Amino acid sequence: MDNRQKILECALALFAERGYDAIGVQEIVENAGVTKPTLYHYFGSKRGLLEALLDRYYEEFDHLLVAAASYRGDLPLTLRRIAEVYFRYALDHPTYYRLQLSLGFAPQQSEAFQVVSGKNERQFSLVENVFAAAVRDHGNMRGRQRVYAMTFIGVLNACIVLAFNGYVHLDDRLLERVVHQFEHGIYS
Amino acid sequence: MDNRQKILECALALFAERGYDAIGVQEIVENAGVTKPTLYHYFGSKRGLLEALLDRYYEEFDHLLVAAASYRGDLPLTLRRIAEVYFRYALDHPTYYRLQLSLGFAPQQSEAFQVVSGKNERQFSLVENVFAAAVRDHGNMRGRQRVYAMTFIGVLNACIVLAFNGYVHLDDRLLERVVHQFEHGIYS
DNA sequence: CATGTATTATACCGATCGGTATATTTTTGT
DNA sequence: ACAAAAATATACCGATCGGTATAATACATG
Repeated sequence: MDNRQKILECALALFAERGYDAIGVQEIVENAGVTKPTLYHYFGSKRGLLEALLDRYYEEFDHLLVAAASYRGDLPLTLRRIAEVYFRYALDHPTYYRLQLSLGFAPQQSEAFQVVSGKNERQFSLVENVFAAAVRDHGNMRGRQRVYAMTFIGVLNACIVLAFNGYVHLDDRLLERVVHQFEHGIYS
Repeated sequence: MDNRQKILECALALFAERGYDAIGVQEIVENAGVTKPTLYHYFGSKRGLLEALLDRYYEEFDHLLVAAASYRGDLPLTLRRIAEVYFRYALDHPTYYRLQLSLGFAPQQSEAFQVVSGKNERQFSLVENVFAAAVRDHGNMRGRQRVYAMTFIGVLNACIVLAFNGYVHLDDRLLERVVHQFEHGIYS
């Protein structure tokens, strides 16, 4: 693997484990077995490194989410597909997903949040558009797309956090259960 | 107001705005109009300052949550009361709640997360116990307390984040709607 | 082989990091 | 009033921060 990749991987692991602000550039290059000028040659700055890191992983996630979030009249199916994307990505790239989660809730004026906020907004609007489209077929949902989208993502992330802490498994059973719960509530 | 309080208030504002790791002790004392030895006299360390900060605000939140989370056979009522506590606290202490939110999703090995993790777990178990107790009256909920508790908190925090970004108001209407949604799903 | 470009290392920059030794002021208890 | 204790300031510590000037190396292309 080339040095650029090594730096990205080490930075991902360290940022996800201890946080962007707590990790120094020196520690990244030591772990990657290179020196600082190499890092600055490829990424220009610590912020540029974070941007490259997020771009690389988010692109794939976004593609999957776009494909899953195409509403064609079957909301339960669409929600299941979206949940699949989230669960699958958290399973396949747990370190990255941990980082994305922590950055998504980082303070708004922090450098790390500013780097990730655009991606969060895009993610949110993709899900929101599903509910906005579904309103046409479910009249009594009108005007609630934002809350639906945000709470749906919140429910999925709640499951993912539980899974990261070893309390549940992100399998099909949980997915069906939690999407059903979101659609029909907790009593059935 | 005494210097101890001034330091706590300035630290809260700065930590919530830009993050614990991104704020230096120097910036805190400058904002508070004191010097570093004063801060270290009262709090011993930067970490001690964060602990004192979280203790002070979480204690009140915990009291409210304990009172709200006493399940006595009426789950809809209990959930509404819990949601009221979250919404009220986010409204009354928005800066603190922003900080608590960001720390709750911070990387697990970060200093800030370690300081707050115990409070998060306690918060979670208070809500989990409600669902555990409700299982006796709602047989078909068995074995799902953890997911119910985590997703319920996730839904509430999703609303609070939406409110912080100006998309919704944390009023009684939203509270009723979102608790109803959690209980009965999105179609009714 | 020659030459330009991309890559990497050594050694350093000023600034800031969390924290403190020492001394002085302010407050408190008697 | 006076002594002890609490509170605060000045000035500093070594370490680390993000970043870079310079030079050497590797590499691709003619």
